[in-house]
Amino acid sequence: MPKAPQISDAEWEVMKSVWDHGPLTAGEVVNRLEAQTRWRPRTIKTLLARLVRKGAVKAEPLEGAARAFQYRAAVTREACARLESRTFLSRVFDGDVAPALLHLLKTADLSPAEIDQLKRILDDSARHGGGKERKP
Amino acid sequence: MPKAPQISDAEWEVMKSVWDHGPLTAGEVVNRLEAQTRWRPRTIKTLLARLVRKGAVKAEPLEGAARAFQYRAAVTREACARLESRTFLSRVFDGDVAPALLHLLKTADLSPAEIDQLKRILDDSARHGGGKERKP
DNA sequence: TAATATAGTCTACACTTGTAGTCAAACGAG
DNA sequence: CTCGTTTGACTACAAGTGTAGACTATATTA
Repeated sequence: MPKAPQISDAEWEVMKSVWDHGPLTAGEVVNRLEAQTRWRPRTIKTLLARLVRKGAVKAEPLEGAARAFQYRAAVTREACARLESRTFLSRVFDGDVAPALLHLLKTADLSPAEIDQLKRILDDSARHGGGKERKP
Repeated sequence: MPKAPQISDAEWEVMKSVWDHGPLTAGEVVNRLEAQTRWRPRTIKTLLARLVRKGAVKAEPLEGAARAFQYRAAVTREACARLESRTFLSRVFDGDVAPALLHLLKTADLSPAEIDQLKRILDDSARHGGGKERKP
């Protein structure tokens, strides 16, 4: 998978459809998004086209039909999330994860189950040797 | 303090100067940012002016000088961080904090001290009754 | 006082983003 | 085979951003 490009807010909605529901035709993307947003079909097509231009989704010709394509994610959701996270962190917290986590934790309304889950992850990353002082 | 407006990437840099170093004159803002960025003074003035227009900083006349202002943050860093966090969360994680924290935790390289700190906060929020099931 | 450096206001311009219209080729209905 | 529909391509346009030049009023300095 190539590197994740910058994906805008509206484009993220389109990407979520494509990530969550496999390769889709333009019509299917339109149907899904018309249901959850107020966008006109043209709008959705434009977003799709921009994502293709950016290399975030790939358009592959459908066999049978000559004029129709199928759209498939060309970057993973994880890669995009990482990029967004980095942007967010460096913009707001100068790239320091810890203060960001503190902020999110303080303002988040977590259920006990979620708190437990996070604690397990923390224990885990503590056991695997919290990274900061690994070799440079 | 009024509600935080949308603040762009470049504007955040300006805001950080203003937040961290009290009220500053335009010249002082320019000096600080010229040091850490490659921006020409005009660019910095434009950003400052936009922030004033958005209500993120206030320009108060300096006594003595008639034509000079002092710039002071009109919104707290916390409010802006909250807004950015919400935007980030809803864009990437559909607003769910827990998966976002998981993602950040997994990709973050935390020191044991930071892990400890986070665990204390988790314990704390567990004790205060993790919010999710408080009264509707 | 005249020249200059500064601060603030206006204007500019290309690129992205949100939101869509138009057009032409091709497919499906009748 | 002709007509409407669907798909994709090109075009549009206002708001926001990054980046800055020009002009103006003022303050400072020689």
